[in-house]
Amino acid sequence: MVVAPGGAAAPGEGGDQARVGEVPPEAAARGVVGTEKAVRWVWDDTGRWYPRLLADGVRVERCLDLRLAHRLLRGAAATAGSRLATTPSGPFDAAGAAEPDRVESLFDVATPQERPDEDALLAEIGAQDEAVADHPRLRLLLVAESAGALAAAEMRHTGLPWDRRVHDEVLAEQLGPRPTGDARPPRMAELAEQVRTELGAPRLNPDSLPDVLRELRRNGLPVTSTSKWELIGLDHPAVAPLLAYKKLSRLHSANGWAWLDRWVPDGRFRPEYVVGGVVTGRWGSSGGGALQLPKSIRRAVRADEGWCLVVADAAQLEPRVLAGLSHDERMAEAGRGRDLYQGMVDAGVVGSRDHAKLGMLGALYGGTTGQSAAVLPRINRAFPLAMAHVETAARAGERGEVVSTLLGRSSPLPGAQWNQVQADALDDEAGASAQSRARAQTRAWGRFTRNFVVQGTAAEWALCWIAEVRRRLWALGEQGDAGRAPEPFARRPHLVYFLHDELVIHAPQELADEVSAQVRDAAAAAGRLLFGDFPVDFPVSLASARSYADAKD
DNA sequence: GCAATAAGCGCG
DNA sequence: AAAGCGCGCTTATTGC
Repeated sequence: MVVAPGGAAAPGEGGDQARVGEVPPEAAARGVVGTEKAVRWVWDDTGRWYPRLLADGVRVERCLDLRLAHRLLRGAAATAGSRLATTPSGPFDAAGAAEPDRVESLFDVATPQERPDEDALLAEIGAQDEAVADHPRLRLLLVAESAGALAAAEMRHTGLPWDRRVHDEVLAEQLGPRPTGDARPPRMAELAEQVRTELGAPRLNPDSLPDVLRELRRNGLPVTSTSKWELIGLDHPAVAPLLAYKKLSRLHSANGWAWLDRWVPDGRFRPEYVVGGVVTGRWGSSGGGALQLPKSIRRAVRADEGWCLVVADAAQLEPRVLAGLSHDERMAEAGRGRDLYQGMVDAGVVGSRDHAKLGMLGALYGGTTGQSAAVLPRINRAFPLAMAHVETAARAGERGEVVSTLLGRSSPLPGAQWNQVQADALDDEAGASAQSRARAQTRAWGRFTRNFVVQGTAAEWALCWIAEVRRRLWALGEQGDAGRAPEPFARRPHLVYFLHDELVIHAPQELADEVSAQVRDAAAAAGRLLFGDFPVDFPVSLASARSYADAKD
């Protein structure tokens, strides 16, 4: 029995009684944690406790995050009738600790987060246990999500190794030298001037969308917005510099010098991952745009001296997940031991890899137009089970019903406004516009639920993958005393980045091959965990290099 | 003068 | 050529 500081004791695998108590971090650091394999720490919020433990050099092997679990179970169709889901909202419905160490200011309007006391913790454990008693897959989801929370905290703790000098080089190459103050970087200033000249608008601010649109139209260009796709292909000398300006402007504002100073002060980028932050169960992020790092600056992600980055990408994850979900053996076969899209070409489903990809995305997203829709009938014929699966989800959504992922995360119900629009369309007085609005909205929700089951189950696969990788990496480093406080990861390979279907591991150079093998095996293990004996492959593309960009391409 | 919103674009 | 899903972030503009 081990207790979390201010949290609850773990109900051991053997079903011991849970107990609550306090363990000062120093005691934990002396070896309470991580040495007893069977221990699962149970606490209200990983983001609240784990950063402090990590700071004290303590690595936690397993946990149950009651807040994450609570939210999942409250929303899951399978546990809708449980005591947990039907009682009024309590402390576990509060938002997580966004900034665990933040000092609450006197002027905070929001009420301070309500902390569950010991009785509440025990009651919550009991209620959750009761809710999932007959739902082993939900139980798996809870521990997978909790493992994800541990990984997220650890990645923030160690940070993504970032070379400020390389980042500055990339910026200087594209934007010119860093300007002083608020001035536009040289290259942007030149392009702005070109745009003004070509449009005959000497005072135009290219950052003002309405002004740019007005000047484009004044020059006879038939555009309705200033978006890239409307501009591409227009025959006018202002278009090229304008597009170039927008590109640089994006880089400068989103990942320029200001970003670098703010988010990478010390050679490590430490984003906050928001586990389960997306409705589908994907992770979100907060601060620094961690999940939108443009490819052009990934050169700056560089391993320490003597270390490398192992970059792993789950190939065609979502189609493979759909094959597993729907038990579509022909689809699984197309992806066995090869690129799934190429497999579709080989099987004669489509004529080219591009068509395969386009059509598959249309199937997953509910595309109804263009080339994507044109390919759909062929996919429908080749993989009827897969298509039926997403179609069923879409129809359920159109009826306003809930759909669920493989492990049991459920989609939200459409909001009050959705119902209102539907009701309005049924009114005797309803006009054609009200009806078409309702129809469009119906289809939109169907596209959402269609994608939900696939994206959500893919997120579950990824959680299992990351949990398994995390476990194996730790085991890899077990020789010697490398894992002792004060810095558990200083001499071990460790996760540093996660992007939906992609992992980056910072590893000692000599372990690169071993790490790669473990990551690959972990993907296979995740597949078995979700889909059992159903023969669907989850191949991983792997590369190691000093820089993220080099490993990717 | 400040907060909310929209447009646009980066990622999967 | 984007479209069809899910996000976060910045800037300018709109609304109060």
